[in-house]
Amino acid sequence: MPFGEQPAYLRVADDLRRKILDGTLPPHTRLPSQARIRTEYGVSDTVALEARKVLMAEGFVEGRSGSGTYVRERPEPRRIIRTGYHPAAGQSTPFRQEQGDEGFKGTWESSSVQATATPRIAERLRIQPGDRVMRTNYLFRTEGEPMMLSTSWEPLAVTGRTPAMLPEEGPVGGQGVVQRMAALDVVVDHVTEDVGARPGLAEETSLLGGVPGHVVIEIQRTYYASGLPVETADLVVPADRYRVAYHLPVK
Amino acid sequence: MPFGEQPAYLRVADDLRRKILDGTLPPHTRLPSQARIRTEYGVSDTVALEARKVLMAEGFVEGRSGSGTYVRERPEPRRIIRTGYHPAAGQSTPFRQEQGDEGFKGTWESSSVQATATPRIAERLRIQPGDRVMRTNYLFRTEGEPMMLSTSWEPLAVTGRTPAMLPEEGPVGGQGVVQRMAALDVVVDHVTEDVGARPGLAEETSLLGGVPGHVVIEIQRTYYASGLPVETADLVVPADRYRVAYHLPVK
DNA sequence: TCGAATTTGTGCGTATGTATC
DNA sequence: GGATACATACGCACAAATTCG
Repeated sequence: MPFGEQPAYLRVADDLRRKILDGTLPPHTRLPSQARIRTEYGVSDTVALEARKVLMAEGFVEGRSGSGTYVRERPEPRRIIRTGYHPAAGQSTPFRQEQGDEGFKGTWESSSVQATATPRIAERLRIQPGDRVMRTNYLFRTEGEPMMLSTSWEPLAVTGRTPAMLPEEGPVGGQGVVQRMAALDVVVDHVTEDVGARPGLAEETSLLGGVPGHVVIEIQRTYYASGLPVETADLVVPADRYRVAYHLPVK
Repeated sequence: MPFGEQPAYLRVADDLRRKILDGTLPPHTRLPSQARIRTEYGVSDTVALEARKVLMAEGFVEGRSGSGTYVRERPEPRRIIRTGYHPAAGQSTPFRQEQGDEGFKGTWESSSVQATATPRIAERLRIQPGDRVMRTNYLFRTEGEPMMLSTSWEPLAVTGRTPAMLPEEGPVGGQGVVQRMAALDVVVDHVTEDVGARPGLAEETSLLGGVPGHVVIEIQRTYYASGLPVETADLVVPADRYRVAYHLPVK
């Protein structure tokens, strides 16, 4: 490779990526086969293979052994609005409110069990490892489609022996926590959301309708009342279908 | 490859991965060279190469040309705090403020060019496609390590023919959007951050010290003044090393 | 049902360029 | 400069899966 040029396999990958992005190669169409890439671009078999591997790693295409390499569908991600800040009603704002709190419409399934806090959960809830907690698993759907997995933990020291002990009673997902806590005279006043991303585990992607390795967004959310954690949760959403929107005041 | 066996390169990768995970090969140590792998495992050069590539794609090791392949440190992901909400000083809070706005310490490189707004950027800035904008590319580093890529767009209608036209030059260079706009009597009052995740492109991951396919977090950030966008940016951070923390008031 | 052609995925041997020590 | 190591590149072979006549 002469100085200053990029490797041949990246040059080929760039050209194929461009054709995918500009619509020359729309979703579900077949990429040129490795043999055709070799002749069309005048490169070796190895270069054609490496170029396909780059596009596969980037998620643009998937290979089907014996059949071909196909352009993957890339749906426009929907927004999940995760913010406590709302401008006053009636005020003109640039934010499309019609999308609403999509995360909290639709249906869900849940199941709760009592458990003891793991060290990680204990740290997030500022309790001792081994303390009793209520653990609840959720699967949220919008329009029937799986959208978000959630596991939440609440210290039984807060909700135990109260009508709010079981989270699935009443509305769910953030507002649910706030309102259930309010019924206990616990005023939830702020929340932290810690956003990360990683390849999805097989269990997660199968529940969310994907394949292992698809990227997921993971949010560690903790609600606080007067500086004390009252609930923490791990939210997992498929990154190819959703984005997470925050709307914040400055200063 | 006989039935029921896995490919040779995966067998080699599994063994090396095990040695990394059980501490036989601690961080910063060098993997056996490709030539040594070939002889130690009795495989071909290609198999040794593919095995190294698997571990690189998984983020366990990184290759340094001419030197060796080294076990990467896999630290707990650091937090990038992305919030305008700060509790009053002196008040007891559960948030570790010592981590500060890590994203904006360290060093960076940038380059600005004038360009015309693409339809997507025009929509984000609420201007017309083709309108003039100032586009600036950044590469942020912390402690010398690449940490975040950023591309920002500002309408020239806002900053044109003012000392703040070039984000990194003039009396307010490098001080951030809010301060630079304040110098123009433009009061930035809120911001939206739209968080997504996807496999990184080859270009991005090479700049960030990874390989194509490594998961990146992408934040589309837009600053508003009186309801009008004054700057929008795409931030790209490697998801295996960073998380993004939001701290929000409830209600 | 069979078989031929195509395609991906895996594997091998070799060569060359370039970075590092 | 020399030795070592990674990165790229070429050409080939074969197995498994798929497609299609």
